[in-house]
Amino acid sequence: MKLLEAKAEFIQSWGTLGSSWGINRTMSQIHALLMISPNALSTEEIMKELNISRGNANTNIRMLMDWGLVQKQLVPGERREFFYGGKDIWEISKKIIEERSKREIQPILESLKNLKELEEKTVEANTFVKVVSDLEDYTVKVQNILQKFIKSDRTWFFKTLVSFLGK
Amino acid sequence: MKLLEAKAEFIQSWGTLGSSWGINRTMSQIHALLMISPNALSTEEIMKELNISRGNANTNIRMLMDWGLVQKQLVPGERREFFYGGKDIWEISKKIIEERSKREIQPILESLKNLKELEEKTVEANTFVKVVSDLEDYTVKVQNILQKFIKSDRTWFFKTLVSFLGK
DNA sequence: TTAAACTTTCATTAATTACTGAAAGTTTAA
DNA sequence: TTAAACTTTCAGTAATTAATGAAAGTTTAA
Repeated sequence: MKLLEAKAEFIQSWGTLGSSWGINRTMSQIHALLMISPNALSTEEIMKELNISRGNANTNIRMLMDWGLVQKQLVPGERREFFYGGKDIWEISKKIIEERSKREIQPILESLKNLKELEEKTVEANTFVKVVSDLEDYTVKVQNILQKFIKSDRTWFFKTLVSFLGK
Repeated sequence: MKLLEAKAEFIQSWGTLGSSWGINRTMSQIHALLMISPNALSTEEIMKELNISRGNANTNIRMLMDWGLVQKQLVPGERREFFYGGKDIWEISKKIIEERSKREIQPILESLKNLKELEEKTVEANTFVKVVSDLEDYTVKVQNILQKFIKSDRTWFFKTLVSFLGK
């Protein structure tokens, strides 16, 4: 297989995966491109490689930087900026989980908190409060686990967790 | 707070959460509605409650049944079908994880498998193969963990895992 | 300074995804 | 049978989300 094909296919798959998880396709594709590129790329190069407009490239590069998945590299004597992305998939997942849990779990907990003080005492109200409380408990537990994950170390995590789950 | 408000807010939040994770809003909302409803509901009732069309209701109810998150209930002497959803959040997450990993992890592994046999031996090719291989290893590990999770039992999982991670 | 090299913004347009509702299909009971 | 009660489909439309590209903004070096 030729590198060029393989790269294209990889970028394509990564983009699809991203968009089925609520991350826009271009953002995932730029990320994929930077992961597999041995050196940092300029906006121009990214645009050319993925066939996208300047605006699109710029917006999504900035988003990736927001998420901490991509960094600027300033090359001495070069006017334009270069971008590179980490290649360590463990670090990448930790970042993604960190960002998403920050952006999505906290607000949900916030919104669940208030839903339990109901005036009614009907069966329907009870069912409702039960579901909401369970969900809240569960969410807190998941959040704790994710926090631990974010702070954990790769080798330890896999070695220990896998053997642990194997029991 | 009034039950009616609380219900609306819950359905709304659940819908938003779903759509930020690539699950369509109506599907999540129907699911939310059924979770908090003490009895099974007919299509008609779902339509009225969420203000959606017959077609939309029908399609999304079927999707939820596909995912195993909602079941039909046949009431003797009743012509129409009633639907209800499990209220156990642990079971719900297991189902969701099961469906999504089946639909999304397998295809990714499939696609990664072939990308590593490159003709080129350049630096760029090496970087590429390294990233793809790491990603493949990682994905397999994650898949294994998820499989275990799907098969595990709630009490065991939380009690043991949480205390384990606490170390 | 200023003009070239670059980055960012944003109104417009395009692409994608979800929803509607009427019509076709199916089931049941009389 | 058949007709009423219900479910499913699907072409058309609406809503949402993403992408374009020209214009405005910024930085740098001469």
